[in-house]
Amino acid sequence: MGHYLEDLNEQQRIAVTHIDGPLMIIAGAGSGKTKVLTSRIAHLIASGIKPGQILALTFTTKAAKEMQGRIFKLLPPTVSPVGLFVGTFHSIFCRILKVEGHQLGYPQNFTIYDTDDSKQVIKYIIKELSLSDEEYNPKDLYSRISSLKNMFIQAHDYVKDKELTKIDELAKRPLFYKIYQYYTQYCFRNGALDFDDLLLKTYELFTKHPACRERYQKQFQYVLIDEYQDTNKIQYLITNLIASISRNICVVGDDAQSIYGFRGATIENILKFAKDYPETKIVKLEQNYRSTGHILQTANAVIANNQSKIDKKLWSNNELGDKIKIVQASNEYEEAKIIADKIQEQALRYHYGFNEFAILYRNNRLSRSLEDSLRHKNIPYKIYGGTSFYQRSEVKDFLAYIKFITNKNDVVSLLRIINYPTRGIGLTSINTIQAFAQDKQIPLYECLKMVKEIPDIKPSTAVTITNFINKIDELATIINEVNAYRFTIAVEETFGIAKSEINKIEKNKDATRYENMRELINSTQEFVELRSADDSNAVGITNYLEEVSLLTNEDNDNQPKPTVKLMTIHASKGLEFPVVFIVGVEEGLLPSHYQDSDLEEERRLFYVAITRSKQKLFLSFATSRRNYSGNAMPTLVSRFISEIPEEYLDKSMVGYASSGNYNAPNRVVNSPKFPKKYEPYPKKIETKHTPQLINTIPKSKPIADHIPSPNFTPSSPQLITEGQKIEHQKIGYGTVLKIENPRTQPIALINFEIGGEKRIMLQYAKIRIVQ
DNA sequence: GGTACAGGGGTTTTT
DNA sequence: CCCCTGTACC
Repeated sequence: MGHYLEDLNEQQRIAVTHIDGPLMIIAGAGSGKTKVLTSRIAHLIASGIKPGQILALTFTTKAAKEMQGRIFKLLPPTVSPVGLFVGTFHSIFCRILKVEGHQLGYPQNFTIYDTDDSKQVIKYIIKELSLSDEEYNPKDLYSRISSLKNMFIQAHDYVKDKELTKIDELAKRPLFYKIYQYYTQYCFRNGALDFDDLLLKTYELFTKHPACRERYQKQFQYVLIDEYQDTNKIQYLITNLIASISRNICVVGDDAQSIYGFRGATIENILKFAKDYPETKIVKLEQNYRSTGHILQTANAVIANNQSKIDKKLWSNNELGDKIKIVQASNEYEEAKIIADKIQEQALRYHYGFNEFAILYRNNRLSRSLEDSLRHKNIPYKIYGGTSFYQRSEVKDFLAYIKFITNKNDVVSLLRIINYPTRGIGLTSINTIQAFAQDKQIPLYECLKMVKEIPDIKPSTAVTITNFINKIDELATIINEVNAYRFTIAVEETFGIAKSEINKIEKNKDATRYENMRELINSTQEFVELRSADDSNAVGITNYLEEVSLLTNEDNDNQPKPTVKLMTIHASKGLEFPVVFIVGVEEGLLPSHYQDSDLEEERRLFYVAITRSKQKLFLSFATSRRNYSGNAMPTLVSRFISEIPEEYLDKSMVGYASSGNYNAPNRVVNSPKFPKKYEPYPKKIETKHTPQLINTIPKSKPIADHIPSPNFTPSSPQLITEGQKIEHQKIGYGTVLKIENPRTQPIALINFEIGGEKRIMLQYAKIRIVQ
């Protein structure tokens, strides 16, 4: 025991060994924050505190998992961390509400609505109130409701507050109060909680039921909160409530890295912590172990321009290292090309692996040109972000079945599946039944059960609906009898959801919907296997749902291939890379000119981006960039660059472009007279046949009259990899561009010489590897 | 009920 | 420019 104290610096050791009383750790970028947090938990346990008395809260599942893993490693094998509460705010409070929610009138099997579901609810309400969705825009309404909830202003409080209602009157939505009320009722009646409710209702539970609150106050003697600068008001309220008796609350954060103000995080929480707890011990972790001197000094110089901050200065024993390279390009394609060239050069000259590079941008749109240039140079890359697996519509379609069977009050899921796959229950019938339900004040599901008694419903439709409901009810009886995988299989066998997608593949040549559904089924199997390995009995579909509803990230990060990583600056927080490129460092982009974005937050964003880098940092900008309408517009270099002292900068690549080394692929593009867009880089064409020949053949027409070569013997699907030349028995020659879903049901994206790109399911196709 | 095309709108993102 | 939504039509 105690080995975890050995490689800590003085400040880190103070933080780790502090046991009782409030503690605030101001942890600069790269100062060993997670190490301190996990070591402190290990230390608490080693000091005799029971794991079950410790509550550690994070924002992301990723952070929670990492913490769990690291704590486990720190503990001696004789000590078990079982019972330790490490998780996201949402998952921990979800668990509490599963047990205690009945006191607020929620069923034990409540459904969790994600952002899409919530917006759907709002859409229904707008329709019901016959409002126009121009003035009452669902997206805006959702974010308004969400931010109110995050400030702990519920519908009944909102109505009473003149200042708040005035805001919405001025925003030309005087009926907002009604929407908020209806929304609250709708969710409640559906037995559903949205993401914000998981926090809000936990707080309400604790304020309304003192006995319940006291139990948790007693249980959680030690509360730890990661990324405290990102907490919003409701999170602040709950954690303070839980810790108000023990006063053993430890928060870790860095005000300089607060970049989520736009979604309700308030930097105030960290700034006023010491006022809330006058006896707070404050520890500042200022030694940076990550970056070289120039990078660190640059970061310090930039952040010094912010007014509101906690005083601290990062320092390091690391060498000064390279200066920060400023790259100027004339447009985004040139910028992308320079970066791709630099990556290649750095990789060759300094033996960096491709996984040691990251390209960061403010805005997802900027990834496009980078993607093109990397592909052009055959540099492997992966773009992080975008819609995650569980948000895909087909996955949600499938999950809606499971959600509805679990909770039959969930109208959102019901309406999603009632005619999917199409079974002849059209909009007219649905509207009639809904009107009936509304009129008679009977839950929609009950109406479906008595559909025969509803006037204006055709007998044949009634039969279809009854069949549907019977199948649902039948499945509901086995929910707790079988594991998640068996249950999912049963749902698929009953309704043929994924199966219904197979027919569409032929038509659309797009198997992704089917694929993702298969993947979902596989994931339930994985879930069961994983949990069984942990000796857990929680392998049912409700357990699976709970996990999946709160897990929106695809953390399939175990990439076999080293890749350059492309992501937004927001997504890069908490990560580090040897070589970092920050692109689009221009006015309007970084800092963003969007509406009322906060300049100091933009600067913190730039600060976060800089401090991701360990050894080399490139800041690039283009003097002209295309806007949404495709027109090249002149740009200005970001003011943030001028905040960096000249002596840290290497400007040898400024004006580099105009020296003629980097010609844009097409210079005519600036002219608006050429509406037809150029291809950034010509697509590679395999030249076995002459291009002319290809051009004479209509592209869309499927070519099935290829005569296989005399030595045609199909290769095993496992042997087919990216980049190979292959011969398809029916389609002909082509190059494998990509293998999708290599683990489950591999599909190859093949660029055929005749017929172009096609997706081929390898397990069925007869394909011979040519080379 | 599914497709095809017009029109609109378009930061950052976790749960 | 690109993607998503809604509507008109088959």
